[in-house]
Amino acid sequence: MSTYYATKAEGCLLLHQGAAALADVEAAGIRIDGRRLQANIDRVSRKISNIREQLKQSEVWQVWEKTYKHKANMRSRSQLGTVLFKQMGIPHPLSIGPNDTRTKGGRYRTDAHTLSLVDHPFVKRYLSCERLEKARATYLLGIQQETHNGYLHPSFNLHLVRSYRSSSDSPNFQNMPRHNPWIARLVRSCFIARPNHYLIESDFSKIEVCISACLNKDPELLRYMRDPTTDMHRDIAAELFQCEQSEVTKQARDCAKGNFVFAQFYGDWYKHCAALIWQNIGSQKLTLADGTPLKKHLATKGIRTLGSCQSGGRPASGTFERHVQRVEDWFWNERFRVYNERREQWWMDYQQRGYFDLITGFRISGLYNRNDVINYRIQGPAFHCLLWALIRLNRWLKKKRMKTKIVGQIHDSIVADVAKSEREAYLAKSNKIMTQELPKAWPWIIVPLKVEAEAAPLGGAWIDKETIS
DNA sequence: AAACAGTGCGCG
DNA sequence: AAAGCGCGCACTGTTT
Repeated sequence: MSTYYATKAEGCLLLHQGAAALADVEAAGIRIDGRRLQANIDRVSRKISNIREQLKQSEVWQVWEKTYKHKANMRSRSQLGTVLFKQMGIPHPLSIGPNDTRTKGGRYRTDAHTLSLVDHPFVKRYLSCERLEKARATYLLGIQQETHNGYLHPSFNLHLVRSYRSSSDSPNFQNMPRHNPWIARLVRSCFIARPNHYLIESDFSKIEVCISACLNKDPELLRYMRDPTTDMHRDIAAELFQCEQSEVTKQARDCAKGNFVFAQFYGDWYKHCAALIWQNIGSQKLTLADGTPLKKHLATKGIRTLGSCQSGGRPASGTFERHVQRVEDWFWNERFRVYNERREQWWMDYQQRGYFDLITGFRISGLYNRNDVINYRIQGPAFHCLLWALIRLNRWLKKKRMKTKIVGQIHDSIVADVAKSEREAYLAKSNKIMTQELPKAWPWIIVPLKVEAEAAPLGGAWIDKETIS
């Protein structure tokens, strides 16, 4: 029986030094363009009113008001579901197949993914309006509320997350819009550098996969992480779509990456993956490199339908579901066999002991399911790499009495407000700490680490950052 | 009025 | 046997 400990000395030290460094980050704050922020709030507010007016012309709104009278509220998803799928009798898009058309509370499911499958002009407009509402309320107004004297000081916490990652609040700096270009610009154009400074974001590339490979020591995963000419996602896409690697388009690769590789790594299973990918092939009209539609191509391989994807049911032959089941089997029992053995071992060990340890010096005890046990062991240490680097970088900036300040952190990236004259020194030092000093300090890191740095123009906004070659 | 549960959505 | 991990925040609708 080993001695009980909550956290090893290394873990303790990391959190103490991390908290101190993040306190500096919070105190520094990130500069906000207040006029731009107000202009964007006005702009998006006008846009929302316009769309609302249009929505109120629709027959859907007539039914809505008739149903709910003075309580009719366009922001209510629960009302929307009842109006569309009950009052108007529009078939719920998930009613085909085994999917849950209702949430656990018994309401109609009305999230964006579900509604995007409803072919009705009102619904399309409604969704675009809700996206704007989200941008306005959570982000623009949230930022405005927390901005003081032109600076925003988000909190960064090390004591709230079960996997020993960090979180951020007031406002949450770690979920500012990025994927939707229009919304991203609306919000990120308000974050600006100090005068004569650059906003620079340094990102650990593929850090979770790298850490995963270091911990499970799967030879194939290690090979992918060590050889930059290989591409795991492309290879898996070729299996999923039954084609040559050279026929995989970027879109098809990204589909495999998001809906299969990462999903599988996080503990998803083939029935769900098959449904996600099949829907993606259709909605994105995925093709082979020569333009052949993927569904047409798969048909030549004898795969013409998705299959029922019923949990408990055996997939029928000739279905995509059956095919993905085979790929899943190949993925875990051939390609990443060692990884698979290791995660089973992690799960068994936890069940016997009632706790599991992170390699960075933390013991996690309590009730966890299989996926938690596997994922936390990777998620936590991946963030600790970033935290370790942030501590060193901050220390260096202070010791050298530099004007540059770290102003934020997003799990695997550091955002800094870099003085013009310190740009080159900052880039060199951050790169050195992240890719050289860290693996030296933590010898269990046995794959090369890579940083991707992006910089915004001098005095410019976060949204305009561009990759530094 | 405040607290709570439920739902949905933004990010890694 | 179960069936994707981690957060924070806004809003609706109900309960206290």
